[in-house]
Amino acid sequence: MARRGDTIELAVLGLLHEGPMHGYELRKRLNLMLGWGRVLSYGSLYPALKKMLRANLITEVATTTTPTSRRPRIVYEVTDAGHEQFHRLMSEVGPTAWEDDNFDIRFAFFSSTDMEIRLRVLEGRRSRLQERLARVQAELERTQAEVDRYAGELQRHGVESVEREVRWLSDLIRAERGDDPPTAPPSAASPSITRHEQASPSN
Amino acid sequence: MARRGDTIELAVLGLLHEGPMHGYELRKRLNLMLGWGRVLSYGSLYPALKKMLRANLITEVATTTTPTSRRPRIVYEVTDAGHEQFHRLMSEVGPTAWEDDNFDIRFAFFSSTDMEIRLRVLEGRRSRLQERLARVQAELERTQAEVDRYAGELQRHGVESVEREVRWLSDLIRAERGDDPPTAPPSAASPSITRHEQASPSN
DNA sequence: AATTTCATGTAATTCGTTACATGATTCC
DNA sequence: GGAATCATGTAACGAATTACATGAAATT
Repeated sequence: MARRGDTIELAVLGLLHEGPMHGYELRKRLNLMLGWGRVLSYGSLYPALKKMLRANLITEVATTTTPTSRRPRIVYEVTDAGHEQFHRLMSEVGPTAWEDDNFDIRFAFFSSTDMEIRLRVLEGRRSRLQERLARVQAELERTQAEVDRYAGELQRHGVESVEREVRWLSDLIRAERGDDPPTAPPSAASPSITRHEQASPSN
Repeated sequence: MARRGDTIELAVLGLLHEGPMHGYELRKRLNLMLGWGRVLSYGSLYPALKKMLRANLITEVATTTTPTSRRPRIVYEVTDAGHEQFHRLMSEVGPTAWEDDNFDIRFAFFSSTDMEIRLRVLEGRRSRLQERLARVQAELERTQAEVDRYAGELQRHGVESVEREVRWLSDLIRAERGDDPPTAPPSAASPSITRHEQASPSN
């Protein structure tokens, strides 16, 4: 089962899925990709790579060759076992916390999976968000007038944000079920997958 | 300076600001308050309380008596030094990461501070979000057409969410400077009443 | 000439969780 | 009588950060 810390592993496997890469570049790509969260440090990345080597998920690709005798970079490649592990981590339904924490990473690598998995991940997240929403709203109702002004405003904003994300997910799910060819329409940049104007409740 | 782990400390001090409380209740309140993130475990809370006791930020309030000789609960109260520390943590401008991680907690305790601090915290967060926004958008422009379909959609949604939060913060800042209630647009629950006096034991 | 970026790594530390241990009390 | 909740704690472990250490190549 996926442990809390398989996050880096998933990210590395996902990136190497695109092609061989060395540590430094992996870090750069990762920090751009997850521009929002924290940056990944070398102290996390390199040990993780070593661990993955030992676990035979990745292999070193000989990289002596450099134009002007540059410092030898260690280029990694994903193994068959690594591919397997990648797909396992992408599709696994395990402890909620892990799936929530890694939703963004999974989403970012959606192109490397098939629709079945994508739908499962999207729907899984949506239902967890809805569940949380229900809990919080029940709580809000219970403690109605008693809440502090600012705490209440925070709660309100949180609910709204989650509701927005639920709508976003619903749009994505609809798009995924509708037209979906993996060979996407060539315009990848500006046009978003869908637009949402008003709340279509839940489903 | 505030360290990463002063999060629990801030939360505990903030709650005890409302009145004395024991560990179990602190945990419950905290888990409701931060309904979104992870739940706080006893393994974090109790050691933290001990540490704060040693640091003289809180004191035990004798709690011998209970109706039917219940297990003695250890009720804590914030000291003068604790009050000081609370205000320091609420207003501190330090490493960005800490302030971002603890924005919600700070916000939730806004009623216990004054407007000057509130404005500083709100504006600080807004400017950090705007900075991040600028960086990401510059990055989006640089790698224009090259992005993956899903990675791009994720980026887009992220940008939109942050823009929404910036607007939210701007509304709050305006309300704070003017004198309107933070809930300017008629959207959610009833006008909240700012009352938090009673230290109701959950017994 | 100096600084930034490239490139890889290790050691110490911090923060927090899970699992374990214990026992009283209230609700059904 | 049994389950859930109240109530406090400890030990082992996990994941990731910071700081340290090193050095070459490219840029200004």
